[in-house]
Amino acid sequence: MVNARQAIEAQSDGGKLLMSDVYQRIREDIIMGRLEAGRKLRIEELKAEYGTGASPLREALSLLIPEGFVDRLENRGFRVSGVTLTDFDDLLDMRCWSESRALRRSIERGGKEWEGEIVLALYWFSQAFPDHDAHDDRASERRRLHKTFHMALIAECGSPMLMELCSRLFDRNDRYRSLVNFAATAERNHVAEHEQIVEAVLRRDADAAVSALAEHYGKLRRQIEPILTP
Amino acid sequence: MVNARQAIEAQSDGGKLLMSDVYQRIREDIIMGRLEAGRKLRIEELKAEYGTGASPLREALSLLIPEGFVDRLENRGFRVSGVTLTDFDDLLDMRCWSESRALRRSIERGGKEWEGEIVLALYWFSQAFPDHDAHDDRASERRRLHKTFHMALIAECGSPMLMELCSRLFDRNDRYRSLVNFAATAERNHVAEHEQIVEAVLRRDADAAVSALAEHYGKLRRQIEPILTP
DNA sequence: TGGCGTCATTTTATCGACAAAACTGCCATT
DNA sequence: AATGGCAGTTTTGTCGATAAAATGACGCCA
Repeated sequence: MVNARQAIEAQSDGGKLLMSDVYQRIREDIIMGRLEAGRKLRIEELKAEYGTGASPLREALSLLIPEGFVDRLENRGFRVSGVTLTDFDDLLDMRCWSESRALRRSIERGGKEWEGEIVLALYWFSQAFPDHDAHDDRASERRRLHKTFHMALIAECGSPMLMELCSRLFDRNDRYRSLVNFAATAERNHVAEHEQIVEAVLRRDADAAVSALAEHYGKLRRQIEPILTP
Repeated sequence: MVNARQAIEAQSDGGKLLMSDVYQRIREDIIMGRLEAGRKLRIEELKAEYGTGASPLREALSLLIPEGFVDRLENRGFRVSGVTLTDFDDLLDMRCWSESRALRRSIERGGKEWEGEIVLALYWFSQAFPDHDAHDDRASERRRLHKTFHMALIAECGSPMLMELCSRLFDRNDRYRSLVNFAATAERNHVAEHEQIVEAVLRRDADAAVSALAEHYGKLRRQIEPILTP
Protein backbone atom coordinates (compact mmCIF):
# COMPACT_ATOMS: atom_id res chain seq x y z
CA MET A 1 0.00 0.00 0.00
CA VAL A 2 2.90 2.29 -0.39
CA ASN A 3 4.65 3.81 -3.30
CA ALA A 4 2.11 5.16 -5.74
CA ARG A 5 2.30 8.44 -3.90
CA GLN A 6 4.05 10.93 -6.11
CA ALA A 7 1.27 11.12 -8.65
CA ILE A 8 -1.35 11.89 -6.03
CA GLU A 9 0.88 14.33 -4.23
CA ALA A 10 1.48 16.17 -7.47
CA GLN A 11 -2.23 16.48 -8.10
CA SER A 12 -3.08 17.69 -4.59
CA ASP A 13 -3.51 21.34 -5.38
CA GLY A 14 -2.17 24.18 -3.33
CA GLY A 15 -2.00 21.95 -0.28
CA LYS A 16 0.54 23.65 1.88
CA LEU A 17 -1.30 22.00 4.71
CA LEU A 18 0.38 18.78 5.71
CA MET A 19 -3.00 17.56 6.81
CA SER A 20 -4.71 18.02 3.42
CA ASP A 21 -2.04 15.93 1.81
CA VAL A 22 -2.28 13.05 4.23
CA TYR A 23 -6.08 13.27 4.04
CA GLN A 24 -6.09 12.74 0.30
CA ARG A 25 -3.54 9.98 0.46
CA ILE A 26 -5.38 8.00 3.13
CA ARG A 27 -8.67 8.55 1.36
CA GLU A 28 -7.28 7.28 -1.91
CA ASP A 29 -5.61 4.35 -0.16
CA ILE A 30 -8.95 3.30 1.30
CA ILE A 31 -10.84 3.74 -1.96
CA MET A 32 -8.24 1.82 -3.93
CA GLY A 33 -8.21 -0.96 -1.37
CA ARG A 34 -4.60 -0.47 -0.33
CA LEU A 35 -5.96 0.02 3.16
CA GLU A 36 -8.35 -2.89 3.42
CA ALA A 37 -11.73 -2.83 5.12
CA GLY A 38 -11.75 -3.29 8.86
CA ARG A 39 -8.07 -2.61 9.22
CA LYS A 40 -6.89 -0.96 12.40
CA LEU A 41 -5.37 2.46 11.84
CA ARG A 42 -2.75 2.87 14.55
CA ILE A 43 -1.44 6.36 14.83
CA GLU A 44 2.16 5.28 15.30
CA GLU A 45 2.02 3.12 12.19
CA LEU A 46 0.48 5.89 10.14
CA LYS A 47 3.07 8.36 11.37
CA ALA A 48 5.77 6.16 9.91
CA GLU A 49 3.82 5.35 6.75
CA TYR A 50 2.78 8.88 5.86
CA GLY A 51 5.70 10.67 7.45
CA THR A 52 3.84 13.14 9.63
CA GLY A 53 2.85 13.79 13.22
CA ALA A 54 -0.18 12.70 15.12
CA SER A 55 -2.15 15.94 14.86
CA PRO A 56 -2.52 16.12 11.07
CA LEU A 57 -3.29 12.42 11.04
CA ARG A 58 -6.06 12.70 13.57
CA GLU A 59 -7.58 15.62 11.72
CA ALA A 60 -7.44 13.77 8.43
CA LEU A 61 -9.08 10.71 9.97
CA SER A 62 -11.74 12.90 11.53
CA LEU A 63 -12.60 14.27 8.11
CA LEU A 64 -12.99 10.74 6.80
CA ILE A 65 -15.48 9.72 9.48
CA PRO A 66 -18.56 11.61 8.27
CA GLU A 67 -17.65 10.56 4.75
CA GLY A 68 -18.07 6.96 5.81
CA PHE A 69 -14.54 5.76 5.14
CA VAL A 70 -13.34 5.52 8.72
CA ASP A 71 -14.97 4.38 11.93
CA ARG A 72 -14.01 5.40 15.41
CA LEU A 73 -14.57 3.75 18.78
CA GLU A 74 -14.09 5.55 22.03
CA ASN A 75 -10.58 5.09 23.36
CA ARG A 76 -10.10 2.35 20.83
CA GLY A 77 -8.89 4.41 17.93
CA PHE A 78 -9.68 4.47 14.24
CA ARG A 79 -10.25 1.75 11.68
CA VAL A 80 -11.17 1.49 8.05
CA SER A 81 -14.94 1.09 7.79
CA GLY A 82 -16.28 -2.26 6.64
CA VAL A 83 -17.67 -3.35 3.30
CA THR A 84 -20.69 -5.64 3.14
CA LEU A 85 -23.13 -6.73 0.50
CA THR A 86 -25.94 -5.06 2.43
CA ASP A 87 -24.07 -1.79 2.39
CA PHE A 88 -23.33 -2.15 -1.29
CA ASP A 89 -26.99 -2.72 -2.09
CA ASP A 90 -27.98 0.34 -0.13
CA LEU A 91 -25.32 2.32 -1.94
CA LEU A 92 -26.40 1.04 -5.33
CA ASP A 93 -29.98 1.98 -4.67
CA MET A 94 -29.02 5.46 -3.48
CA ARG A 95 -26.84 5.99 -6.51
CA CYS A 96 -29.46 4.86 -8.97
CA TRP A 97 -32.12 7.25 -7.87
CA SER A 98 -29.96 10.25 -7.00
CA GLU A 99 -27.98 10.08 -10.23
CA SER A 100 -31.15 9.41 -12.18
CA ARG A 101 -32.57 12.63 -10.87
CA ALA A 102 -29.35 14.51 -11.55
CA LEU A 103 -29.07 13.10 -15.05
CA ARG A 104 -32.66 13.92 -15.96
CA ARG A 105 -32.23 17.50 -14.85
CA SER A 106 -28.96 17.80 -16.73
CA ILE A 107 -30.63 16.50 -19.88
CA GLU A 108 -33.35 19.12 -19.46
CA ARG A 109 -30.99 21.97 -18.73
CA GLY A 110 -27.68 21.15 -20.37
CA GLY A 111 -26.58 22.81 -23.60
CA LYS A 112 -24.09 22.10 -26.34
CA GLU A 113 -21.02 22.78 -24.23
CA TRP A 114 -22.31 20.29 -21.67
CA GLU A 115 -22.57 17.66 -24.42
CA GLY A 116 -19.05 18.57 -25.46
CA GLU A 117 -17.65 17.99 -21.99
CA ILE A 118 -19.27 14.58 -21.89
CA VAL A 119 -17.92 13.53 -25.26
CA LEU A 120 -14.49 14.76 -24.28
CA ALA A 121 -14.52 12.95 -20.95
CA LEU A 122 -15.60 9.77 -22.67
CA TYR A 123 -12.79 10.16 -25.16
CA TRP A 124 -10.14 10.47 -22.47
CA PHE A 125 -11.60 7.59 -20.54
CA SER A 126 -11.70 5.33 -23.60
CA GLN A 127 -8.11 6.25 -24.39
CA ALA A 128 -7.01 5.31 -20.92
CA PHE A 129 -8.85 2.06 -20.90
CA PRO A 130 -7.35 -0.29 -23.50
CA ASP A 131 -4.06 0.25 -21.78
CA HIS A 132 -5.27 -1.84 -18.88
CA ASP A 133 -2.81 -2.42 -16.25
CA ALA A 134 -3.24 -3.33 -12.64
CA HIS A 135 -0.41 -1.07 -11.60
CA ASP A 136 -1.46 1.39 -8.98
CA ASP A 137 -0.97 4.74 -10.64
CA ARG A 138 -2.64 3.49 -13.82
CA ALA A 139 -5.58 2.35 -11.75
CA SER A 140 -5.75 5.71 -10.00
CA GLU A 141 -5.65 7.57 -13.28
CA ARG A 142 -8.37 5.36 -14.72
CA ARG A 143 -10.51 5.95 -11.67
CA ARG A 144 -10.02 9.68 -12.01
CA LEU A 145 -11.07 9.70 -15.66
CA HIS A 146 -14.03 7.46 -14.91
CA LYS A 147 -15.24 9.80 -12.22
CA THR A 148 -14.71 12.84 -14.40
CA PHE A 149 -16.95 11.27 -17.01
CA HIS A 150 -19.77 10.45 -14.62
CA MET A 151 -19.61 13.86 -13.00
CA ALA A 152 -19.74 15.46 -16.44
CA LEU A 153 -23.00 13.63 -17.10
CA ILE A 154 -24.72 15.29 -14.17
CA ALA A 155 -22.81 18.57 -14.21
CA GLU A 156 -25.83 20.59 -15.35
CA CYS A 157 -28.30 19.34 -12.75
CA GLY A 158 -28.14 22.75 -11.10
CA SER A 159 -27.84 21.50 -7.53
CA PRO A 160 -24.46 21.67 -5.80
CA MET A 161 -25.74 19.47 -3.00
CA LEU A 162 -26.92 16.79 -5.36
CA MET A 163 -23.58 16.91 -7.16
CA GLU A 164 -21.74 16.46 -3.91
CA LEU A 165 -23.97 13.61 -2.85
CA CYS A 166 -23.32 11.82 -6.13
CA SER A 167 -19.60 12.47 -5.83
CA ARG A 168 -19.48 10.97 -2.35
CA LEU A 169 -21.50 7.95 -3.35
CA PHE A 170 -19.27 7.45 -6.36
CA ASP A 171 -16.17 7.33 -4.20
CA ARG A 172 -17.73 4.93 -1.75
CA ASN A 173 -18.72 2.75 -4.67
CA ASP A 174 -15.15 2.68 -5.94
CA ARG A 175 -14.11 0.85 -2.78
CA TYR A 176 -16.23 -2.03 -4.03
CA ARG A 177 -14.94 -1.70 -7.56
CA SER A 178 -11.41 -2.11 -6.28
CA LEU A 179 -12.42 -5.45 -4.77
CA VAL A 180 -13.03 -7.17 -8.08
CA ASN A 181 -9.89 -8.44 -9.67
CA PHE A 182 -8.71 -7.18 -12.95
CA ALA A 183 -9.50 -10.28 -14.97
CA ALA A 184 -13.15 -10.02 -14.01
CA THR A 185 -13.20 -6.37 -14.88
CA ALA A 186 -11.72 -7.02 -18.29
CA GLU A 187 -14.67 -9.25 -19.14
CA ARG A 188 -16.91 -6.23 -19.35
CA ASN A 189 -16.72 -3.80 -22.19
CA HIS A 190 -16.64 -0.65 -20.14
CA VAL A 191 -16.21 1.72 -23.01
CA ALA A 192 -19.24 0.29 -24.79
CA GLU A 193 -21.33 0.64 -21.63
CA HIS A 194 -20.43 4.28 -21.38
CA GLU A 195 -20.96 4.92 -25.07
CA GLN A 196 -24.46 3.57 -24.70
CA ILE A 197 -25.23 6.13 -22.02
CA VAL A 198 -23.74 8.95 -24.05
CA GLU A 199 -25.68 7.97 -27.12
CA ALA A 200 -28.96 8.17 -25.22
CA VAL A 201 -27.93 11.47 -23.64
CA LEU A 202 -27.12 13.02 -27.00
CA ARG A 203 -30.51 11.88 -28.30
CA ARG A 204 -31.93 13.62 -25.18
CA ASP A 205 -33.71 10.41 -24.35
CA ALA A 206 -33.82 10.66 -20.58
CA ASP A 207 -35.53 7.34 -19.95
CA ALA A 208 -33.02 5.43 -22.05
CA ALA A 209 -30.09 7.29 -20.51
CA VAL A 210 -31.25 6.63 -16.98
CA SER A 211 -31.85 2.96 -17.61
CA ALA A 212 -28.47 2.57 -19.32
CA LEU A 213 -26.88 4.23 -16.31
CA ALA A 214 -28.70 1.97 -13.88
CA GLU A 215 -27.74 -1.05 -15.95
CA HIS A 216 -24.12 0.12 -15.90
CA TYR A 217 -24.13 0.50 -12.13
CA GLY A 218 -25.93 -2.78 -11.65
CA LYS A 219 -23.25 -4.77 -13.46
CA LEU A 220 -20.80 -4.39 -10.63
CA ARG A 221 -23.38 -6.02 -8.36
CA ARG A 222 -22.97 -9.37 -10.06
CA GLN A 223 -19.19 -9.16 -9.78
CA ILE A 224 -19.31 -8.14 -6.14
CA GLU A 225 -21.80 -10.72 -4.93
CA PRO A 226 -19.56 -13.82 -4.97
CA ILE A 227 -16.76 -11.87 -3.33
CA LEU A 228 -18.83 -10.68 -0.38
CA THR A 229 -20.89 -13.84 0.24
CA PRO A 230 -18.77 -16.23 2.27
CA MET B 1 -25.30 -5.72 36.72
CA VAL B 2 -25.39 -2.11 35.62
CA ASN B 3 -22.10 -0.51 36.50
CA ALA B 4 -21.58 3.19 36.99
CA ARG B 5 -19.71 3.56 33.74
CA GLN B 6 -22.63 2.39 31.63
CA ALA B 7 -24.98 4.71 33.45
CA ILE B 8 -22.73 7.67 32.74
CA GLU B 9 -22.30 6.63 29.14
CA ALA B 10 -26.05 6.35 28.70
CA GLN B 11 -26.71 9.72 30.22
CA SER B 12 -24.02 11.76 28.49
CA ASP B 13 -24.09 10.96 24.82
CA GLY B 14 -20.71 10.03 23.44
CA GLY B 15 -19.41 10.39 26.98
CA LYS B 16 -15.78 9.83 27.80
CA LEU B 17 -14.11 11.52 24.88
CA LEU B 18 -13.63 15.20 25.53
CA MET B 19 -13.76 15.68 21.81
CA SER B 20 -17.23 14.12 21.35
CA ASP B 21 -18.66 16.47 23.89
CA VAL B 22 -17.25 19.60 22.33
CA TYR B 23 -18.30 18.33 18.90
CA GLN B 24 -21.91 18.07 19.92
CA ARG B 25 -21.90 21.39 21.68
CA ILE B 26 -20.41 23.29 18.76
CA ARG B 27 -22.72 21.50 16.34
CA GLU B 28 -25.77 22.43 18.37
CA ASP B 29 -24.52 25.98 18.78
CA ILE B 30 -24.27 26.35 15.02
CA ILE B 31 -27.66 24.77 14.36
CA MET B 32 -29.39 26.89 16.96
CA GLY B 33 -27.72 30.03 15.64
CA ARG B 34 -25.73 30.77 18.77
CA LEU B 35 -22.68 30.63 16.53
CA GLU B 36 -23.84 32.79 13.65
CA ALA B 37 -23.07 32.11 10.00
CA GLY B 38 -19.71 33.29 8.74
CA ARG B 39 -18.27 33.73 12.18
CA LYS B 40 -14.59 33.14 12.64
CA LEU B 41 -13.79 30.23 14.93
CA ARG B 42 -10.52 31.11 16.61
CA ILE B 43 -8.98 28.23 18.47
CA GLU B 44 -7.93 30.33 21.44
CA GLU B 45 -11.45 31.71 21.82
CA LEU B 46 -12.99 28.26 21.59
CA LYS B 47 -10.52 26.90 24.12
CA ALA B 48 -11.82 29.41 26.62
CA GLU B 49 -15.47 28.99 25.61
CA TYR B 50 -15.57 25.19 25.66
CA GLY B 51 -12.86 24.63 28.23
CA THR B 52 -10.61 22.22 26.36
CA GLY B 53 -7.33 22.09 24.49
CA ALA B 54 -6.65 22.67 20.84
CA SER B 55 -6.51 19.02 19.77
CA PRO B 56 -10.09 18.01 20.65
CA LEU B 57 -11.32 21.27 19.17
CA ARG B 58 -9.57 20.76 15.86
CA GLU B 59 -10.89 17.22 15.64
CA ALA B 60 -14.42 18.34 16.41
CA LEU B 61 -14.23 21.07 13.78
CA SER B 62 -12.83 18.59 11.28
CA LEU B 63 -15.87 16.38 11.82
CA LEU B 64 -18.13 19.34 11.12
CA ILE B 65 -16.52 20.17 7.79
CA PRO B 66 -17.88 17.28 5.70
CA GLU B 67 -21.23 17.81 7.38
CA GLY B 68 -21.32 21.30 5.92
CA PHE B 69 -21.42 23.26 9.16
CA VAL B 70 -17.86 24.53 9.11
CA ASP B 71 -15.56 25.79 6.37
CA ARG B 72 -11.82 25.77 6.40
CA LEU B 73 -9.30 27.85 4.50
CA GLU B 74 -5.66 26.92 4.30
CA ASN B 75 -3.68 28.54 7.08
CA ARG B 76 -6.65 30.76 7.76
CA GLY B 77 -8.49 28.59 10.21
CA PHE B 78 -12.10 27.62 10.60
CA ARG B 79 -15.35 29.52 10.30
CA VAL B 80 -19.04 28.78 10.51
CA SER B 81 -20.30 28.09 7.01
CA GLY B 82 -22.62 30.62 5.43
CA VAL B 83 -26.38 30.62 4.93
CA THR B 84 -27.89 31.92 1.72
CA LEU B 85 -31.24 31.75 0.03
CA THR B 86 -29.70 29.81 -2.84
CA ASP B 87 -28.37 27.23 -0.42
CA PHE B 88 -31.71 27.03 1.32
CA ASP B 89 -33.53 26.40 -1.94
CA ASP B 90 -31.07 23.65 -2.83
CA LEU B 91 -31.58 22.14 0.60
CA LEU B 92 -35.35 22.36 0.37
CA ASP B 93 -35.35 20.62 -2.97
CA MET B 94 -33.06 17.88 -1.72
CA ARG B 95 -35.19 17.35 1.34
CA CYS B 96 -38.43 17.20 -0.56
CA TRP B 97 -37.39 14.45 -2.90
CA SER B 98 -35.24 12.38 -0.55
CA GLU B 99 -37.80 12.43 2.24
CA SER B 100 -40.58 11.79 -0.23
CA ARG B 101 -38.83 8.65 -1.29
CA ALA B 102 -38.16 7.63 2.29
CA LEU B 103 -41.74 8.32 3.33
CA ARG B 104 -43.25 6.38 0.43
CA ARG B 105 -41.12 3.38 1.23
CA SER B 106 -41.99 3.58 4.89
CA ILE B 107 -45.69 3.70 4.06
CA GLU B 108 -45.25 0.58 1.94
CA ARG B 109 -43.19 -1.30 4.48
CA GLY B 110 -44.15 0.04 7.90
CA GLY B 111 -46.41 -1.88 10.26
CA LYS B 112 -48.55 -1.10 13.25
CA GLU B 113 -45.67 -0.46 15.60
CA TRP B 114 -44.28 2.06 13.12
CA GLU B 115 -47.60 3.90 13.18
CA GLY B 116 -47.47 3.80 16.95
CA GLU B 117 -44.06 5.44 17.06
CA ILE B 118 -45.30 8.23 14.83
CA VAL B 119 -48.40 8.89 16.91
CA LEU B 120 -46.31 8.87 20.05
CA ALA B 121 -43.71 11.25 18.61
CA LEU B 122 -46.46 13.62 17.50
CA TYR B 123 -47.99 13.49 20.95
CA TRP B 124 -44.75 14.47 22.64
CA PHE B 125 -44.10 17.18 20.11
CA SER B 126 -47.58 18.65 20.49
CA GLN B 127 -47.19 18.61 24.26
CA ALA B 128 -43.96 20.53 24.04
CA PHE B 129 -45.30 23.09 21.63
CA PRO B 130 -47.98 25.20 23.31
CA ASP B 131 -45.44 25.94 25.99
CA HIS B 132 -43.63 28.15 23.56
CA ASP B 133 -40.72 29.93 24.86
CA ALA B 134 -37.69 31.37 23.15
CA HIS B 135 -35.44 30.22 25.93
CA ASP B 136 -32.55 28.14 24.69
CA ASP B 137 -33.08 24.80 26.37
CA ARG B 138 -36.77 24.85 25.52
CA ALA B 139 -35.88 25.55 21.92
CA SER B 140 -33.36 22.70 21.93
CA GLU B 141 -35.89 20.31 23.41
CA ARG B 142 -38.51 21.34 20.87
CA ARG B 143 -36.00 20.84 18.08
CA ARG B 144 -35.19 17.38 19.40
CA LEU B 145 -38.83 16.34 19.54
CA HIS B 146 -39.49 17.78 16.10
CA LYS B 147 -36.62 15.79 14.64
CA THR B 148 -37.70 12.64 16.43
CA PHE B 149 -41.10 12.97 14.83
CA HIS B 150 -39.80 13.44 11.30
CA MET B 151 -37.32 10.61 11.66
CA ALA B 152 -40.11 8.37 12.92
CA LEU B 153 -42.04 9.06 9.71
CA ILE B 154 -39.25 7.62 7.56
CA ALA B 155 -37.93 5.06 10.01
CA GLU B 156 -39.18 2.11 7.96
CA CYS B 157 -37.71 3.13 4.62
CA GLY B 158 -35.21 0.30 4.94
CA SER B 159 -32.15 2.29 3.89
CA PRO B 160 -29.65 3.40 6.53
CA MET B 161 -27.96 5.70 4.05
CA LEU B 162 -31.19 7.42 3.13
CA MET B 163 -32.01 7.84 6.79
CA GLU B 164 -28.65 9.42 7.41
CA LEU B 165 -29.00 11.73 4.45
CA CYS B 166 -32.39 12.91 5.69
CA SER B 167 -31.02 13.37 9.18
CA ARG B 168 -28.16 15.53 7.94
CA LEU B 169 -30.42 17.61 5.74
CA PHE B 170 -32.81 18.08 8.63
CA ASP B 171 -30.07 19.48 10.83
CA ARG B 172 -28.82 21.81 8.13
CA ASN B 173 -32.38 23.00 7.67
CA ASP B 174 -32.71 23.79 11.35
CA ARG B 175 -30.02 26.42 10.96
CA TYR B 176 -32.48 28.30 8.79
CA ARG B 177 -35.36 27.63 11.13
CA SER B 178 -33.42 29.24 13.94
CA LEU B 179 -33.18 32.42 11.86
CA VAL B 180 -36.87 33.18 11.96
CA ASN B 181 -37.91 34.85 15.14
CA PHE B 182 -40.39 33.33 17.44
CA ALA B 183 -43.29 35.66 16.72
CA ALA B 184 -43.20 34.65 13.05
CA THR B 185 -43.03 31.00 14.02
CA ALA B 186 -46.04 31.35 16.28
CA GLU B 187 -48.16 32.47 13.34
CA ARG B 188 -48.04 28.96 11.95
CA ASN B 189 -49.98 26.16 13.49
CA HIS B 190 -47.19 23.63 13.62
CA VAL B 191 -49.11 20.94 15.37
CA ALA B 192 -51.90 21.08 12.81
CA GLU B 193 -49.39 20.81 9.96
CA HIS B 194 -47.94 17.69 11.50
CA GLU B 195 -51.32 16.20 12.25
CA GLN B 196 -52.22 16.57 8.61
CA ILE B 197 -49.19 14.50 7.61
CA VAL B 198 -49.95 11.85 10.18
CA GLU B 199 -53.56 11.61 9.13
CA ALA B 200 -52.52 10.91 5.52
CA VAL B 201 -49.89 8.41 6.68
CA LEU B 202 -52.42 6.49 8.78
CA ARG B 203 -54.75 6.37 5.77
CA ARG B 204 -51.72 4.98 3.88
CA ASP B 205 -52.29 7.67 1.31
CA ALA B 206 -48.71 8.16 0.11
CA ASP B 207 -49.45 10.97 -2.35
CA ALA B 208 -51.32 13.01 0.22
CA ALA B 209 -48.67 12.38 2.87
CA VAL B 210 -45.85 13.40 0.58
CA SER B 211 -47.57 16.56 -0.54
CA ALA B 212 -48.45 17.50 3.03
CA LEU B 213 -44.82 16.98 3.94
CA ALA B 214 -43.60 19.12 1.04
CA GLU B 215 -46.12 21.79 1.94
CA HIS B 216 -44.88 21.69 5.53
CA TYR B 217 -41.27 22.11 4.47
CA GLY B 218 -42.13 24.80 1.96
CA LYS B 219 -43.73 27.03 4.57
CA LEU B 220 -40.40 27.93 6.08
CA ARG B 221 -39.37 29.20 2.66
CA ARG B 222 -41.77 32.12 2.88
CA GLN B 223 -40.52 33.03 6.32
CA ILE B 224 -36.89 32.79 5.31
CA GLU B 225 -37.07 34.76 2.10
CA PRO B 226 -37.41 38.28 3.54
CA ILE B 227 -34.66 37.54 6.04
CA LEU B 228 -32.10 36.45 3.46
CA THR B 229 -32.89 38.97 0.72
CA PRO B 230 -31.11 42.21 1.48
C1' DT C 1 -5.02 61.48 -0.01
C1' DG C 2 -3.88 57.00 -1.18
C1' DG C 3 -1.04 53.09 -2.33
C1' DC C 4 3.01 50.26 -0.69
C1' DG C 5 6.51 48.05 1.88
C1' DT C 6 8.09 46.88 6.60
C1' DC C 7 7.80 45.32 11.08
C1' DA C 8 5.28 43.70 15.33
C1' DT C 9 1.45 41.04 16.84
C1' DT C 10 -1.87 37.60 16.44
C1' DT C 11 -3.32 33.13 14.80
C1' DT C 12 -2.55 28.75 12.76
C1' DA C 13 -0.57 24.16 12.05
C1' DT C 14 2.44 20.94 13.78
C1' DC C 15 5.37 18.49 16.98
C1' DG C 16 6.85 16.02 21.24
C1' DA C 17 5.53 14.65 25.83
C1' DC C 18 2.44 12.54 29.18
C1' DA C 19 -1.55 10.51 31.75
C1' DA C 20 -5.25 7.36 31.16
C1' DA C 21 -7.22 3.62 28.97
C1' DA C 22 -6.98 -0.74 26.55
C1' DC C 23 -4.62 -4.86 25.38
C1' DT C 24 -1.39 -8.99 26.37
C1' DG C 25 0.68 -12.70 28.53
C1' DC C 26 1.26 -15.09 32.71
C1' DC C 27 0.08 -17.50 36.69
C1' DA C 28 -2.91 -19.37 40.30
C1' DT C 29 -7.16 -21.45 41.29
C1' DT C 30 -11.02 -24.31 40.49
C1' DA D 1 -8.85 -27.15 30.50
C1' DA D 2 -11.15 -23.04 31.47
C1' DT D 3 -11.63 -18.79 34.32
C1' DG D 4 -10.22 -14.78 36.55
C1' DG D 5 -7.20 -11.59 38.33
C1' DC D 6 -2.63 -9.02 37.93
C1' DA D 7 1.41 -6.66 36.18
C1' DG D 8 3.80 -4.89 31.99
C1' DT D 9 3.35 -3.11 27.52
C1' DT D 10 1.17 -0.80 23.90
C1' DT D 11 -2.01 2.66 22.21
C1' DT D 12 -4.98 6.45 22.68
C1' DG D 13 -6.44 11.17 23.79
C1' DT D 14 -5.01 15.49 25.44
C1' DC D 15 -1.95 19.26 26.68
C1' DG D 16 1.71 22.82 26.20
C1' DA D 17 5.31 24.63 23.29
C1' DT D 18 7.02 26.22 18.83
C1' DA D 19 7.75 27.49 13.84
C1' DA D 20 5.34 29.30 9.96
C1' DA D 21 1.87 32.02 8.14
C1' DA D 22 -1.49 35.69 8.17
C1' DT D 23 -3.10 40.05 9.98
C1' DG D 24 -2.79 44.71 11.27
C1' DA D 25 -0.33 49.13 12.26
C1' DC D 26 2.61 52.57 10.83
C1' DG D 27 5.21 55.52 8.38
C1' DC D 28 7.06 56.67 3.77
C1' DC D 29 6.69 58.63 -0.56
C1' DA D 30 4.40 59.87 -4.89
